[in-house]
Amino acid sequence: MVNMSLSDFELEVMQIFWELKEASAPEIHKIIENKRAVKYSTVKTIIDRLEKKEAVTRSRSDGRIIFYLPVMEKQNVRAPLIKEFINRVFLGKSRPLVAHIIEQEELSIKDIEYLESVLREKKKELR
Amino acid sequence: MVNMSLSDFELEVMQIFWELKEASAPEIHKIIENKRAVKYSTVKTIIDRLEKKEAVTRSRSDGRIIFYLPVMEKQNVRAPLIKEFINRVFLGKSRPLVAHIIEQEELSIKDIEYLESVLREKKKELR
DNA sequence: GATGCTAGTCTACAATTGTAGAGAATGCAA
DNA sequence: TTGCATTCTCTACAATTGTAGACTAGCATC
Repeated sequence: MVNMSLSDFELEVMQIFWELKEASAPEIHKIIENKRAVKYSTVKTIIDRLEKKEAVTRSRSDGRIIFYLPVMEKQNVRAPLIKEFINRVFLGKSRPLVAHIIEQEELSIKDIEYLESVLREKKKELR
Repeated sequence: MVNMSLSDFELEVMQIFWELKEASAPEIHKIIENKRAVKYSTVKTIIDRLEKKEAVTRSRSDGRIIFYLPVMEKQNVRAPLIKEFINRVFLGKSRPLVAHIIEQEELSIKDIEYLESVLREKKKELR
């Protein structure tokens, strides 16, 4: 069950788990409700599915409240998503994606200088 | 119907249309079949859905064969997909995505030098 | 102890998506 | 011209996903 893909909503909830480390369904619900209307049971269903997929696990209880911990790691989830995205949207070519982001997305001078240094490192590595 | 999202398969077919400009269902089917087993009717269903979404339009017929042209443009489809992806997977921050790609994905020296120049341009623009 | 709120469990359901079959129609080979 | 293969049209269906209700069960408070 480790190599399971996550839906949009499941990923959204995982992002919160990665941030908080340990969390309960009511906590997650309150956080998401700040952004948009969603019922508790909807959020709990998503957490149940994450549990079935072994993306999170129950860590402890406090009264009735169940706490969960993320099991799937951010990097292990992100990496294949990036790969798929590049394949799907850019036919496997990462260069035009990177170029698009640099040109179109919000980047500060600091971001740019950081990315320049990443490129320099990569170039070094390639020889 | 212009602001319609495309499924994975629909996007895969659009990529072929963007490449070929004009194409028929049998042509598209043959191309995809080279990669994996898929029935003609499956491909035709996807093209029908693209037509309903006004992503492609009928351009002409040759006997029974209908030819289509892409209507949605590559850039107009890609841009929101990138935005969504960054939001969904990187909480809206593009810098870690770009860094990941540079570090983990295949890039040639030429790619790197090109991206360095894109960064230089962006930097100029920012002052 | 009774009561009400809160959290958990279970079930459901419609939209989207990938998949394809049945049957109709049409053009080409023999 | 007649049948065969190809293409089109229409319908269907299961899996996934977002969504949530119904019901149950603890806990805190009176």
